[in-house]
Amino acid sequence: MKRARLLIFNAALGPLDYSVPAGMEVRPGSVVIAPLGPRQIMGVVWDADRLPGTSVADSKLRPILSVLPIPPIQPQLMRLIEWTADYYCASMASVARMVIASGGALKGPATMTEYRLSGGMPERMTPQRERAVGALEGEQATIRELAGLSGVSEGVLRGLVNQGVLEPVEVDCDRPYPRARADHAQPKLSADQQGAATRFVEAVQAQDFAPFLLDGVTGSGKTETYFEGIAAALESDRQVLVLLPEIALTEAFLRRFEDRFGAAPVLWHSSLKSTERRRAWRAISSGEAQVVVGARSALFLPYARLGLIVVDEAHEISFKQDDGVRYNARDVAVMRARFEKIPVILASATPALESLHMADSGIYEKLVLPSRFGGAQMPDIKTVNLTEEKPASQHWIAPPLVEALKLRLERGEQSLLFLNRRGYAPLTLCRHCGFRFQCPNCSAWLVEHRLSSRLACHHCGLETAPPDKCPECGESDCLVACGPGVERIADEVAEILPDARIAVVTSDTLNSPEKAAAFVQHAEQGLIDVIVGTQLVTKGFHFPELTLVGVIDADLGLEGGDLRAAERTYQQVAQVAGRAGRGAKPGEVLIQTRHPEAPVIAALAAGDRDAFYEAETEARRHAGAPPFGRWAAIIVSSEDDAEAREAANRIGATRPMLDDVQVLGPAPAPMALLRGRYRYRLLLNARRSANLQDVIRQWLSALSFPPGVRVGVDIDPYSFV
DNA sequence: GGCTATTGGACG
DNA sequence: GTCCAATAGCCA
Repeated sequence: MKRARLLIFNAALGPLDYSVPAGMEVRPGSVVIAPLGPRQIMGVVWDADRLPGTSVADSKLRPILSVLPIPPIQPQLMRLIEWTADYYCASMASVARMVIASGGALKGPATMTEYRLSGGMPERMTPQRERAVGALEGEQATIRELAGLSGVSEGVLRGLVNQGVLEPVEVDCDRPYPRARADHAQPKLSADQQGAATRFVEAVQAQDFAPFLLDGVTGSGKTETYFEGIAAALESDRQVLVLLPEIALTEAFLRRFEDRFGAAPVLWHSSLKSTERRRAWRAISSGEAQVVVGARSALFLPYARLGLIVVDEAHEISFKQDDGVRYNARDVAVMRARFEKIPVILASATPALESLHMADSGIYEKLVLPSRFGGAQMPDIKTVNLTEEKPASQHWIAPPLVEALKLRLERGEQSLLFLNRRGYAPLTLCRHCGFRFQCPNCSAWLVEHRLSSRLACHHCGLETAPPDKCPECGESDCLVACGPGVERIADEVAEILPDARIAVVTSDTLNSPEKAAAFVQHAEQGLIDVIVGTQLVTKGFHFPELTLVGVIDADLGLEGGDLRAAERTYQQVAQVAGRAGRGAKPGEVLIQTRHPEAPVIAALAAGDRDAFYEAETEARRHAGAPPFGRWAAIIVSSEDDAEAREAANRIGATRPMLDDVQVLGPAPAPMALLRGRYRYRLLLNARRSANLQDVIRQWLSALSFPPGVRVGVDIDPYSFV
């Protein structure tokens, strides 16, 4: 009898053995359906020696029911699943799920029915129908998706279908994507760019593992450079994956890509509709999708012939996934390239210290673009000392920045103000009794959003209408906004420059590709004078008329004791500064700070990147932080505070006594309450000699916890929330 | 004794 | 994860 060991897509179920019915073709990587008790489950056939499980007698085996009609998972991807689960102390099941997360790509018909407005009106209009018709202008999707988009029930929409208001459209689920062509447009590259591009082309043609760090200042044209690597992959019919940190701002990228290759790439991100997801997944797994641009989840997809991975803005912390499997897409990308035996390019103007260290150790090949493309100069950077140049009371823009803004408006140039705080004010309190609006589910204040007139929690998504009376003392007209958010800065700009056209750019205002595109277009056409934005504006944008960047509060990121606070501040400010003076006109950057002498700020003002990296390297070496040592966190959470604390204490009490692993805590996590769960945290600091993952696995496997208590492991944590 | 809530093992 | 049977807890 033929046996097959299955990895079940469910962490609670260990590997299970099945028999393979006569005539059924399976091999490692085949995705199959198998019976489990009265149910059916999905699993992947795995090499039994790589997936230890208890063997049972032949007589107990039940037969596999069917093999799904998709290509088997390739061995190199199976190795990546094993490595990721092992490295991040996660279950192989949860990693494997990311490979197959496909929105019904695995089965089902080749065509489906979508609906769109026909232009007609129903005989009888109801409020629900009116709402649906209003919301679905220009949309085409399945009934279920339209119901989600419009906020009415599927029943209402079916009624509209019967009335002919919505008309059916038969769609081929797997219709092919337009083809990108390597020779669509000829690139114009500088000598530096050409040198790096040649290395990428050679590496792609060599079809072997080759990690690159593309280290180029903002505006140096990194994208055009790695496009030549993409072109080489297209010519040899190999697929390319481009990982971007923020899928909300792919607009500019897509346009540049289309200009160079004559067709849009395939997009992959979490908010794809299920039909788009299915189409993309099938194209990726069949090899038809040539270039995939995606957020970190695109990394685990089953590419048929991957030939190159690019991680753009590789320093971005959003590559670190912080729920589910806590992996860093930048690091997993390098491992995937290794298993696939292909090149990987990490591109950044402000590389993570870890990446620079790998390059300096000779493990990554470093390619440097030292100057801006087309002769543009790096901007002139100055600090504004807020302890001397004080803004007016309840204002946050200091006089020098006010003057600079006025000058830009007079000249018809654009300005950008950066503050990494969404909303109007981060805290609202009652002047009468001191009451502060706090989220009931999280250890966080509710942030006032005036544009949407809401009080919102940025951690759990709770939103309430702002009351006019204090909920504590009942006094009216006593609620005051404390501190600035971007909306408040925008109000202040409107006060200073009444005629300026101002755009607030945050994830709240740019929450769809259409809005992102509209913003880019308006900015490029000169319809915006001042952009006020969060970290969303620090990357990717290229506005030639933008000559002034103001950083409202450079000290913000340095508070809170985060291990990477200095590096993150450096990166954010350097990136946003890089938006200035990208065209013919020189740029100016004003950094508002109360600590102009702080090493990070001083290095930024002096434009001395090396000084910052050297100081930070020494600090890390001293602290045993990456890349010289390693960190990990164990996070215990429960809806019941006492239960979570008890579990954390039990973990703490059984801590291993080792020379090369130091355990700190347990202590309440910085966000002690998050989405209704109480959280405690232990921090581990290990020397490189320690096998940190093995230590953690052995430690935790000896303990058991009550249901409702979750114990998560975060290897190489970024967010110390 | 009979009912419900909780726990633990099987599921291949 | 989900089901089911054994067990514990509770009342009459």
